[in-house]
Amino acid sequence: MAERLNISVSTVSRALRDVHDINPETKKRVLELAESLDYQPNQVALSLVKSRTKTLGVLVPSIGYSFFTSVLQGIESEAAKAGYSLLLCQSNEILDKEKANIRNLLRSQVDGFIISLSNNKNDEEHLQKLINKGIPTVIFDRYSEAMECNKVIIDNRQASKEAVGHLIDSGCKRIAMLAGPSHLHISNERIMGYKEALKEAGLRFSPHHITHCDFSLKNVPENIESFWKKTTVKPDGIFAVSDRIAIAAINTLKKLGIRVPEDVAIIGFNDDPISAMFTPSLSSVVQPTFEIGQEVVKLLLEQINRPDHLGFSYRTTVLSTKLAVRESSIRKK
Amino acid sequence: MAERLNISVSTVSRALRDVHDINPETKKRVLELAESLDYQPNQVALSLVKSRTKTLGVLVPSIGYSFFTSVLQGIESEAAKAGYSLLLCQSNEILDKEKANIRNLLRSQVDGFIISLSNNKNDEEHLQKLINKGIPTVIFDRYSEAMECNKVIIDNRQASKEAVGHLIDSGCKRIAMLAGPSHLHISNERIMGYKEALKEAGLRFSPHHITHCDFSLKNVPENIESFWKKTTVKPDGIFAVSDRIAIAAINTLKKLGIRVPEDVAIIGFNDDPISAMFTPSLSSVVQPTFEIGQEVVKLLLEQINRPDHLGFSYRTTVLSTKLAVRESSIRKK
DNA sequence: ATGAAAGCGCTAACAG
DNA sequence: CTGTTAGCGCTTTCAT
Repeated sequence: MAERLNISVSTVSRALRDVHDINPETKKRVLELAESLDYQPNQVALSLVKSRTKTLGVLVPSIGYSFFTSVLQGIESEAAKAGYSLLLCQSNEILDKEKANIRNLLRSQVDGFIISLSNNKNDEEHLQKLINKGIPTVIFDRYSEAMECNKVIIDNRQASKEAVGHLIDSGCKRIAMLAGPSHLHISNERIMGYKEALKEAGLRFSPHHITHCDFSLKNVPENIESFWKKTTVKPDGIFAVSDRIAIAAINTLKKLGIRVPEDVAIIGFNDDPISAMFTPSLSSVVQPTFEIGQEVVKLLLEQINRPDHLGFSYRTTVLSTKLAVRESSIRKK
Repeated sequence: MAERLNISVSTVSRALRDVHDINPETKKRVLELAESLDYQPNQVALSLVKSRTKTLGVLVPSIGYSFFTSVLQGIESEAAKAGYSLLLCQSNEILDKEKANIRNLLRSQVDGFIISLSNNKNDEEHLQKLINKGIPTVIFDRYSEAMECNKVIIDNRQASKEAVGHLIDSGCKRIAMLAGPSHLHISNERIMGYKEALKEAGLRFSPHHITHCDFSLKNVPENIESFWKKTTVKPDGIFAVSDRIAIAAINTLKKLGIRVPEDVAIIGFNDDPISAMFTPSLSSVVQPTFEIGQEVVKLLLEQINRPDHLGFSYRTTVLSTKLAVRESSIRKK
């Protein structure tokens, strides 16, 4: 340490932080020495003293999904603004990894958690425990109804309804849905929106027209192919719960000799960067990803900055989506 | 702390870590209490004591580029295996952000740095300073020749040569290059490979056939359009330094009424997920992204684990690339 | 087998 | 304006 200028540590500390009363002369000397030594205060010691690390833990299923990458950019941007660092983890959709990651982040004393659930069975005990500890946490995208905590989400039901409504407007009468994993709440919400849209248009809902797909695309082409072959009443419209799934569907249908959008109109979800460039360009539900990330951090910091995180009532921010209408959903009449 | 079982902290510490001689009886009691309290050791205090944080700092230009996302997955996977956490930063190609991020990571006492350079002017003083401090660092992808440190890279020259060679095999005689920012070393290497390939095939190199593009795609469509219009000898082949640039090129050319690959064959770089799905599907140089990430971490940990990081000689790992030949580069004879 | 004490690098009272 | 002291939560000698 830099008290080779025969002054005490506290004086140095004060000089560095430009606090309290301090002799401009000594301050200058300290600053100069610090400069010449390229001194950087030890954040670890600081964290220990203040018991806050200025670090946020981020846990997502996979940074490989463009949706999460994009949200992550919003998170990064907003966190950096506030001087927070990001400890990043992936669960790879594996529950044990999710738990282990949370444990690690807990040990690292992160000031807050940002989490999107892995698509595993409805095991949220570890999360609820985390929240009950009083540690500021925001869940986004993949959430659970039951969990009492801050959330930043979109109106999945409404978004789906609009997407399906658009297919209906486009002339579709038999709309199938490539839904997400059935134990994920957002999957069910999207299914509800789908059903509502059908109902309002006076179209019949058939359970045979729903099949569940994994976001990771595991077995998805096979699923779609067997789904298509099994269906007696062939759909003329498909609503897919992600663009990646929608594209897998288009490619599979192409193989089967089905044309998009002539035979089947398709709309996806997430507005993946691929979608606008794909042929046919893929219509999609656009989520405000960057903004989601920003909102998540804002909400989290709000809770963190409450003294003792007390008097903070959980909030749910619902952001709005819009439709990107492209070729895949427009049927030539 | 859990010495409400009237034993000393040191005993608890020993029990938790299962070390030294310890009474199995007391150990059991401690472990039970820890369990019931859901106790997690404070990593911050631990870091302070051991002066190592088990954390790696990762600094990339943008997690939005699929290349970096993909490398990041390799990094994450390998780091997690070794029990390391990741502190993630983006420079957004801005030098000041890069410097600020490094300063923050330094303060956070990360055990090692993983860096890919922002595409700014050749200002590497801050990096060299970092390395000279003796802090384990690995640079990947965007590196600089001058810098003495660990590197994980590909043979850009060779990869480009193969890509251009492939265009030549495909019948191209007048090959243009959409190069990267001129102050980036990898850009120049790729240009060298391009020139070599031309030379070996006995084709003339014309400086008018090179134009520099920004990886961020800023102004890229405009650049390409004016480049195309200005060129008197129209190219029949294009080698682009990234797939995103290649796709921007295809779209721009399409607008101008040029067909790919009939009029111009195109090959890109990075094998972006989009490329295989694009129409025409885009040929590309495939980098082993995940493996790059893994190698980076392995190399970094090797240095970290040397006592005092001494006796460690910098190493450069060169990974091999391959060509993904698709529609965009195959000209119907 | 366990306890006591020192110390990691820093800040925050409390004296002077 | 500056120095002294204690303490953040833990590990690590050194005693006992």
